[in-house]
Amino acid sequence: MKTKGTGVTGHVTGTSISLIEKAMSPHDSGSSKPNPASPASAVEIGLTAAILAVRDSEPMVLVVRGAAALAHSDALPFGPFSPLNHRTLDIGLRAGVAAQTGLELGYVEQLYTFGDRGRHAQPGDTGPHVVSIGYLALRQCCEEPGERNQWRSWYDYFPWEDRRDGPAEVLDHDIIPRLNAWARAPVDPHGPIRPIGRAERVRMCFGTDGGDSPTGSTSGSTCGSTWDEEKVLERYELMYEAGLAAEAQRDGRLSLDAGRMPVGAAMQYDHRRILATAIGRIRGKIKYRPVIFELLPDEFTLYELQRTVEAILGPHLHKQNFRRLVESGGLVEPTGVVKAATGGRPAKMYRFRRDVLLERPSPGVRVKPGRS
Amino acid sequence: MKTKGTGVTGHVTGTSISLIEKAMSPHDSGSSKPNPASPASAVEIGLTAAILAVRDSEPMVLVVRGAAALAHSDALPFGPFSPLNHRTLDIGLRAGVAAQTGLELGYVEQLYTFGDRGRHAQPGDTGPHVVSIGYLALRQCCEEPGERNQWRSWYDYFPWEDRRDGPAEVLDHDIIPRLNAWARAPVDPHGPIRPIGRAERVRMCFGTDGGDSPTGSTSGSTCGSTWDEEKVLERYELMYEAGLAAEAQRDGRLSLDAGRMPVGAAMQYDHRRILATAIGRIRGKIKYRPVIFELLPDEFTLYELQRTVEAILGPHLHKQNFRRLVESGGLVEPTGVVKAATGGRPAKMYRFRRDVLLERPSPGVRVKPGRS
DNA sequence: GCAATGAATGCTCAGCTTGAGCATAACCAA
DNA sequence: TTGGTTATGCTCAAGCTGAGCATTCATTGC
Repeated sequence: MKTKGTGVTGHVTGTSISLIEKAMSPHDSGSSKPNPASPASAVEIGLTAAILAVRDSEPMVLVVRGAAALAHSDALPFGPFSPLNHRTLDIGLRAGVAAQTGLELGYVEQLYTFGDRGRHAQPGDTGPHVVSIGYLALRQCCEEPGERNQWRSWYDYFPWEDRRDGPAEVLDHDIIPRLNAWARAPVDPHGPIRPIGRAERVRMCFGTDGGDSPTGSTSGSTCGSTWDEEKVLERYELMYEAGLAAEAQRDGRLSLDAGRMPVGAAMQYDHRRILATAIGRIRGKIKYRPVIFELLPDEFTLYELQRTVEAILGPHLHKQNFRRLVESGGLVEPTGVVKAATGGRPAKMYRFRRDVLLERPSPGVRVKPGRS
Repeated sequence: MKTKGTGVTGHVTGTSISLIEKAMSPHDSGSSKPNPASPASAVEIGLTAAILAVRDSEPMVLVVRGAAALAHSDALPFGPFSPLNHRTLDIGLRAGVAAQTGLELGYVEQLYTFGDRGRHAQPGDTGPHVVSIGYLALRQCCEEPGERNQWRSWYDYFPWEDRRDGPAEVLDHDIIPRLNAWARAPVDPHGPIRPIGRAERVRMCFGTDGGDSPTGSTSGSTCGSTWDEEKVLERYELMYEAGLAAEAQRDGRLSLDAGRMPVGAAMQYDHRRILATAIGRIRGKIKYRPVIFELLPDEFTLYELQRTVEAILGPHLHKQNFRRLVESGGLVEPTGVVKAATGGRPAKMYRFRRDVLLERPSPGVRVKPGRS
């Protein structure tokens, strides 16, 4: 009744409150700590960074290639948080990434803290419970990282998110049918309460208008016009639940779809979930904060700016209107230089007006989807 | 150079990378855990809920009144996260709140994870490092909570955020002058690198156009028209740093302003910081998600809806345009009932169309400030 | 009972923004 | 030189927004 369908957290009822109940009252003892004697048990905090960049209009993420015996999939740079060594989470993250990849991060933003039991697992896992804090980091260029690190396209991990040439084929041919089959399957009555039906969730996440469901009225079979490019995490979570993500099988989830091929490259731990969060976040944020310039070189043409935005958001933008918005928005200023060798008329170079960060609202690149 | 002024995390350089460097590489051993033998040391995770409601057009938060000897200030409901008892953070939070207050939460949303050393302190503190995860919860009504729990107005803790009758007096009379004095004071050269000047931060957070600074050109002394109601956390953090928040003195921060009276009621631990995050979040979110209805009774008049929005956002809205937006937005539907005793013509009652949550974009209450 | 009051609600209108298309400019390659 | 390609300028209609005027309808004071 008070449940809300959107958002990451759902509505869960009936949690058993056990012996720790008393310990949870913070004022019981004279101690000023919330719970010195609590059974908080072994908790480890993992800091994980989704480091994003755009190279040649391709959105990239820095990954640590799977090397160990158990690790055939990639990971994001990460490390445990050690409060003895680092005063803040932010500092700990930067130090961990620097140690692991040699990169000094610039723009960093916390994304979300994941603590689900089982989602951080590896096969045969036992050990302390890991709560992982995901971060988004942006870089202007992708210099080659050393050793086991590598830049890979986002869309290797989320092929269904790539809509630069229209909806990805894998969506219609593979994902949507399998999700619809999952939505029609009987729900485990012992599972958590799902206030919103599976079919509804599929429709909301993927913009299908009923799909091949028998109750579908307008028999449009393919993805409609209601794809929300920011719902990256919601879509991934749905695929995880439905067993289309390899991580679901690794985590020991039974799935009706267990025998079929997973979609997209998997990652270790909960890193694909964190990457999905990062992509969703940046897709939303460039619309209202000027973060896109963290991904661009210091000087760029308006079309390069547009291409970068499109690499992140997906659909193509109306060129003339895009430059009108950007220029009138006061985010950029011409440098006076022109860049030849664009294949046509030379383009004026622009730079980001850093001082807009000191202005009040500090807007983003207002973008509206167009056609061309 | 790559620094960004906005956002919570700043740009910190020169962090020393010590002996844990090697341990941070996750693929060293055959173990699948990130770091079984790491010096991750004692970390405890605290779950803290800012439970918000609106009663009689007054925005309220549920607090645990200070009772213990050391605790003269209020706290938010909170408890440690115990992974042995709770499968997810969300479940742990709900259980902790239920144990402490008796409330079953409905809408819950994770806010941010704070891990700064020292910010969670109480006087004479020693103990494990606490990383606290803040949550936002919304409730439709404020039934009286038992015992030590109490609903209090947000603005008891953040009087400067109350702009329902124009900018708060305490801003002009107290806060802005003291912040400007702090901005002019020499900066500790041993402190962290501040890529953006104090005066700029004051101006950006509080919308002053120079204030009483000697470099101010347009000598407008009071808060200008550029108050961003979502920057609640930024403003509080600035006041904390400047020593206007009592917590800063409790945490052992030296401050030029130490002798003066703090502004607003303090809270224990980092709870005022979490509450600031919650207020900023909901102020932003009602604009693009229909969360406002989590705070309203099932049936309401359009003016009650407007009053609730205004209680959260502050400035008054143009009545006619507000109802035009709400009605045309399709978020509500009339129930057919009219409510008399409004002091004038009876008002039609409306209810939230819950099925808009199943529609694609699920918009918020689009609001633009008006005058009346 | 009557009039003033205070809300609720309906309607209009000018100005701005947005979506989209046409037209032109400037360089490259054949 | 002729296309081809990209950059860039300009126009226009439709819709949205901010703001004000006007009307309806209970309550309250006389």
